[in-house]
Amino acid sequence: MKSRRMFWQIAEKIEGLIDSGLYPTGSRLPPERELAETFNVSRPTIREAVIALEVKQRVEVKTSSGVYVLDSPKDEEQETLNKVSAFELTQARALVEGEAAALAAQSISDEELKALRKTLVAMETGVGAEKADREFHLIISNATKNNAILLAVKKFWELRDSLPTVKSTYADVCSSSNQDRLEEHKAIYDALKERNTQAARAAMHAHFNRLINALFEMSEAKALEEVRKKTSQTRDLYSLNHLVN
Amino acid sequence: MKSRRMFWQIAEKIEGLIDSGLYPTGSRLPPERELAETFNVSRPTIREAVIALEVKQRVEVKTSSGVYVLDSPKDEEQETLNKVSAFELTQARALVEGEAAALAAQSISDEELKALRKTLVAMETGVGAEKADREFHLIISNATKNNAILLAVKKFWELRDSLPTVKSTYADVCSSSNQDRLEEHKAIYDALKERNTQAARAAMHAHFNRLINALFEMSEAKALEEVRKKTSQTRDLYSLNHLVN
DNA sequence: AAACAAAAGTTGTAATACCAATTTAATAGG
DNA sequence: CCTATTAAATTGGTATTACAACTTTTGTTT
Repeated sequence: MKSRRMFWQIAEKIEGLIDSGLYPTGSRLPPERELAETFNVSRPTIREAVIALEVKQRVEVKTSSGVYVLDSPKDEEQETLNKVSAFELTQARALVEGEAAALAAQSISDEELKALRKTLVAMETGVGAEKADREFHLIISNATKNNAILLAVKKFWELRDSLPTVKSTYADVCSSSNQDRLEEHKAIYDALKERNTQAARAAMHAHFNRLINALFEMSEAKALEEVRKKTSQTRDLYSLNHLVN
Repeated sequence: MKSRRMFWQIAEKIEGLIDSGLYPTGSRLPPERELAETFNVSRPTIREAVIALEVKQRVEVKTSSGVYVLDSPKDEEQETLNKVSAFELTQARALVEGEAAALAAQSISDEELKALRKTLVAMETGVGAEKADREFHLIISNATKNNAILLAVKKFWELRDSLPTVKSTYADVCSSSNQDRLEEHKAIYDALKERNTQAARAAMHAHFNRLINALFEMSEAKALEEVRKKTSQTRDLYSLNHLVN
């Protein structure tokens, strides 16, 4: 079970202690020799762990003085990032990818349509459904021939993977409705094949609209009575009704 | 003059050798003992340097085998990022911010409307017009109450600032049509004030449509006859006509 | 009380040894 | 001659020890 090297494990432990508040920002870590004894490793190993944390900008080493904890590198983007809920992400994807589908309907190539078809088959057979899902959406974004849009969609997918709460929520919803997802993908594919701008946008919106509603149902099922009230308020906020008109 | 610690200097040197092409991607670095002799330092120092490079994802250490050079740190995002043209960025902003405006029309608060108004005044007086422009768009994105959308819009703005070609192009276009921009912002503001979803989206689209056409004119003015032909082809690709229907 | 000096503490670097895993070379067998 | 097994060499992983350089603390002296 000793896969990673010692210094990685030690670095992780120390980082954990920092995050736990034991060593707050600005404070000094115990001497290397002391840490070595604490973790039952040699001093070089401790040094390596400290260097790893130093490269990661978690600590600062002052020669002959000690190792000091730096500010957490919470940049502004990370700040905004953590406030994204599953609802928000889904709504944003609906808007952006809806327009992406509309654009792609005009510029998609036969090769890209073929690639899309392959993802449908893959999803039907069941193996690697998640990967096929991802590919499906990225192919469409790429078919817009607009790298800025592609970048945004990729960013959203990163968000989905990086936020634990969002990821688990999506996993629950998706696993319970694989069939729906497949049919919706087919609808989008058909619209793109016919180069129908309006239909492609609508199909993509429908896809995400179902997802949003599934998210609501899930949160409602888990929520108490009072919480349910609050949810119905936010439902208005994140609904896509204003788009279909 | 030995300010930085030894292992930093060594890590820098090794990284330099990698960048110079001496150790291409996938190749193996010389053994630690050999490197130690080459740089006239001890093996632990070499190890520390290697660990620094490992944390920076420049190399990968395989136990009992050697340290191997990884792909250049050009992450996928950076790759996509550099391919974004001014046209693409503007089109993407039109789509995303158009929908953002539509959303914001439903959820914008009086305080946010007030803040928007302030940016209009600032832009009218001329001082800090660029900053006011940025604020205007961010306030609207924030008014969607959707942090994912806000993140995307911020990302686009970063793109605008980080890509030199895009930045200069925008600067040229904006400076030559400050009055147009102001009037379009006013139109967007009015639509938001009336909570008119359709009008807000349309006004935002009009704003960016003018910008795209200005970009075309500029590139046409600079281009030769043959290039002009090519441009008229891409004009179809990036036009927003499919949105207004 | 202030200035200086000594001492203790801490990190920096080196040298060395041994271990474990991998790679390479040699060897035996077919 | 080729293949498979085995042995040796190579290589990184960790530990131990030692000393140097620098910082901080302590204590003494003026």
